[in-house]
Amino acid sequence: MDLNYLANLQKQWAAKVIIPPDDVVYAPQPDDVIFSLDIQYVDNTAFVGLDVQRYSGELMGTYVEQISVDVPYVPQFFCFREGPPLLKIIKSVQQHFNLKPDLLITDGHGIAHPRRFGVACWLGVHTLLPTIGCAKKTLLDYQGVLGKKRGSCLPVYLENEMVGKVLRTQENIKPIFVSPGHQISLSTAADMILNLAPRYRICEPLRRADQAARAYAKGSPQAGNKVCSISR
DNA sequence: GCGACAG
DNA sequence: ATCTTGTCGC
Repeated sequence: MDLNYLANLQKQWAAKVIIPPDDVVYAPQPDDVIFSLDIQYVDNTAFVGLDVQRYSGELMGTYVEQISVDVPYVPQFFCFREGPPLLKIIKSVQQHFNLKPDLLITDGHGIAHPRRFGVACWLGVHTLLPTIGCAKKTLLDYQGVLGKKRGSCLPVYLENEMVGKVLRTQENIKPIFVSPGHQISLSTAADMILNLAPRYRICEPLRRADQAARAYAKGSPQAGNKVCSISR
């Protein structure tokens, strides 16, 4: 892997990313269809899980696809490993179930990245959809002491620009790191993730995507490859 | 040896 | 991410 080349590619693609200051570009609606994604690995095989729900909370199903991955994991270059399989399953579900997502949520970062180009941005520029990145660890330093209550948050800055939020989704539980990937504001992204995480540290749709992929990887193919077809 | 940085 | 036992709490 030519990391210099890939770093330049990230900077080039980061210029295409649009992060609005508020919800004029995208404002969540109850009927919005949300695709949430996570991957489990077994050697070079990715078990990609995709959960479908409306923002209102209506569950629509989960889907799992097995995809071979050859790109290694390198911190800061995560998008090149995980982006392609995620895009592939999104297109599969879109075609097979005639479903159009209004928003994507993925593991990993959006613009809270040294070159403002995490995997959520990669997905955003490839789909042109509003995208949120949700990570369990940060790549960037941040200042301050986070409050203990659910909903407490601190800004994460990169070169004097607010690019992400440290967000406590449950009281006294280790926070997560939310950043927009494309076409959504930081505050809207954080609000949505908090709303989608009423019970656990990780938001419900990402947990279901994780569980579905995990079950499939362990040998329960029937446990996850189903999405209800819907009418809009 | 030290520090460690998405998954 | 994954490798792994017991243990604590709801």
